[in-house]
Amino acid sequence: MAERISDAEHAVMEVLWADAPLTANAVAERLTDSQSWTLPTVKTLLSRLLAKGALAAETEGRRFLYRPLIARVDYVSHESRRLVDRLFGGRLSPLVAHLTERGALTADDISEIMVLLKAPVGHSRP
Amino acid sequence: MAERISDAEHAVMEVLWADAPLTANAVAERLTDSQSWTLPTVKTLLSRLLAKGALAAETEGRRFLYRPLIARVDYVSHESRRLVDRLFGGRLSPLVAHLTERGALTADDISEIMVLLKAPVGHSRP
DNA sequence: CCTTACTGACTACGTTTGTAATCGAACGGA
DNA sequence: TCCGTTCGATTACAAACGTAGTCAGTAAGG
Repeated sequence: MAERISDAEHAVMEVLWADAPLTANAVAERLTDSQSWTLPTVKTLLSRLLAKGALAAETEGRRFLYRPLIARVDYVSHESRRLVDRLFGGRLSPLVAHLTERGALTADDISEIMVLLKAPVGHSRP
Repeated sequence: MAERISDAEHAVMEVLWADAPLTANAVAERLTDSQSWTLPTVKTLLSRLLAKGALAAETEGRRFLYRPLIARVDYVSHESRRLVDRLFGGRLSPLVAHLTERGALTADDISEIMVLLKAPVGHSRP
């Protein structure tokens, strides 16, 4: 399995998940909106992600085109599970219970989730 | 606001959330089940948590009795929000959607959550 | 060709984290 | 009273992280 992706690295991954492949410069450009990193910083993060096997780089001329090697959905799954395991004993319902108690859910959230849960998770209907 | 609590520190907090106040030794004992830390390690973590203001220590004779200063529910809220913000744009429903898609929910989870969501919440949305 | 601008690589450095040894003070038993 | 045990405090140190500067190669333009 992949090594842990740090917060800063995650920001870089998000850019590449949104649009890949990209050069280091392109990544840095899209990051300056959210972060205030210099180009060298972004390049370091890209190198580390490359070393971790989270990215692949295909050389285009003199520069690199970076692209994610791990899917966002996998990363998200992994992180979600990590949190749920760590804080809620692996069960999702305590999370939802917690959020409802805390009033962190809007009415829209609730209806959306209800719809999702009614969707065919298990099939085989009579 | 509290400084960030690391993973190792979190394990210590869990012990104290389960049962407080405790001496350093008592904490270490309960941790050896899950972690394989030596006493000095646990003491370091306790000190750091103390420095971060996450714990209070009331001196009992020659030793300390540690107790949490931050509530577990607050920590959990904070961490949950952090994850949901970071990975799901602040919305919970995508998390649920994600988990259902991934088949990460048992039937029991689903019915429990349905019950929870039917409880009166009622909020306005942006 | 020769210079320049751009690119990845390498280096740097302070902080946080994980993990632990050691030290000095104090308490308790002999 | 003296010593060993027991605490917390101090110190240590490597790895990871956040952030960034410098270097060397090379493609492109003149």
